[in-house]
Amino acid sequence: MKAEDDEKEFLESYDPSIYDRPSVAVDILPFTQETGRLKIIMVKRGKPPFKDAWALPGGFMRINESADEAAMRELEEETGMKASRIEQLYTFSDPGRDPRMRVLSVAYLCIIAEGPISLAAGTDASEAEVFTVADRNPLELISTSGAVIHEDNLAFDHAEIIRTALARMEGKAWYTDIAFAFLRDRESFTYKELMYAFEAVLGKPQVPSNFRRKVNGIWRIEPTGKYGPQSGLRIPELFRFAGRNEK
Amino acid sequence: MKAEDDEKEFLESYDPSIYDRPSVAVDILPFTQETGRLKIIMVKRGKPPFKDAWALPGGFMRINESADEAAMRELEEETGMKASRIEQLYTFSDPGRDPRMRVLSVAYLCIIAEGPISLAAGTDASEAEVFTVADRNPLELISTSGAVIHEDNLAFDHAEIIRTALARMEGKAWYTDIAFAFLRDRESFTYKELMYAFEAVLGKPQVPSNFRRKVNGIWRIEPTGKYGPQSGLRIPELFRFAGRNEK
DNA sequence: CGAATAGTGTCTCTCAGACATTATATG
DNA sequence: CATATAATGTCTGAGAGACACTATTCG
Repeated sequence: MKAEDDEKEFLESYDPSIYDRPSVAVDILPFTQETGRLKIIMVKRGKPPFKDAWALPGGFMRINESADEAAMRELEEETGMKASRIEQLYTFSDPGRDPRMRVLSVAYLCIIAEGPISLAAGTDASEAEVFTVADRNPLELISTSGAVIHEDNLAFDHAEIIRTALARMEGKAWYTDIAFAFLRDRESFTYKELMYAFEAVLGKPQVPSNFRRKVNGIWRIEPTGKYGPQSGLRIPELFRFAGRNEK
Repeated sequence: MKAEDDEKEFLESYDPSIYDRPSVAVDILPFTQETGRLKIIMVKRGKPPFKDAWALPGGFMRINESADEAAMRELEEETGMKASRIEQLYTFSDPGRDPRMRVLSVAYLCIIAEGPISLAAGTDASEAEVFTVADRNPLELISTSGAVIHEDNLAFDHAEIIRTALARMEGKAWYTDIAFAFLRDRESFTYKELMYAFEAVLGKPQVPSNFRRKVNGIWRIEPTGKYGPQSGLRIPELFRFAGRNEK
């Protein structure tokens, strides 16, 4: 990143053995959503350390790809899903966070659009599972079978990473279009579906009228002229995301 | 960070040559402040690429230190200054951002408390200089000698990194105590000095009465009972930072 | 018409921004 | 008492939260 004198310093202070550079990995936080409830996909560890504990998907960065590319690749390799949006979260670099070796890890927040979740078979994904985020502080996850996972039972420092991600998402909910990434289709959605997406991000229920007013104050939500499937009785209007309001 | 299968994958996809792991560096953004004007310390490059251009200080991470520790060490080595606060900003990983080699760089926002700036001699610091942030978009820096540096003339992608840092600082101004890190002394300051710190962070002038009201609504600013040096005629009261208001 | 979901309107309180006023020190 | 800085007070408009009301569809 900088001067040659850094390179000089580098050559002086490093032994040219491979073990003198940290490995670089990416940790993936794959979030999705269903009727306002936030979900996260995790994988079960097959070997020590933390054997049988649930962990974030992830893997090592390759030499010719960026961290963003590594995150997208690992997400698909380990879960079979594609993200509608990824965002770098934080880099964890504490020596000793992995007891086996020196690993520096770049964490990525990934959002998977609502839809059928089919964790690909035949790969590591056979170990993957979707959890509902039931509580945020302390963290509490619930598996599809109903089992409750407390944050103390997650591998490594992954509970802390997840809490960091949740805080970041909440903070960005109204200032970025992050919640829209949870929508099945940005070109066609009802206000109720949009409200579900925001509720998943914010972690608390919204009041429909106030929600509508606030969203309309920030973003352009254009009517498509079409009408959605009646989940109840009155048929809801379908809208399209059209960017931020000019202020 | 994760499963042994990742390690297996690591062993499969990596050639055990040292060049197959990226080097890991830290980039430092050392900010300070004077009468509401934000300043940044940069170093002049002595060799290509970008010879003679101004760049952020930084250097390679050592194998037994965290990125935070590397940031603090490099700041002191290259500028002779100590930060009152550091905060990880973003990790830049694009292959090819450094034309010489594969370098992954973790950028750190560092805040140096207001006070005498003595860039240490005898080290790389002889090349360091303080710039005033005159404009933020596009970025424009002014050296002590009055020379104007446009963002296009900075080395590497450092202009983008600085703009990212400025946006982050502004965003955190009211939600964290980041502005207080610019104070010479958290235990004794006037409201005017505090306002200068916030003006440096926010990049625009504040109205004293409104500023006081807003600050008091968020933080506990306790009177010390002492009175500061009269910069003008009436003698200002001195205050102490006492944390966030319980809400 | 009753019930269930979709969508609109209204009231109040808080707070940011603009600006006016009072207080304290000095020559 | 004129002046310069420090500190407080007042007015207004925008927006968030709570909640009541209207609209559409079905049996």
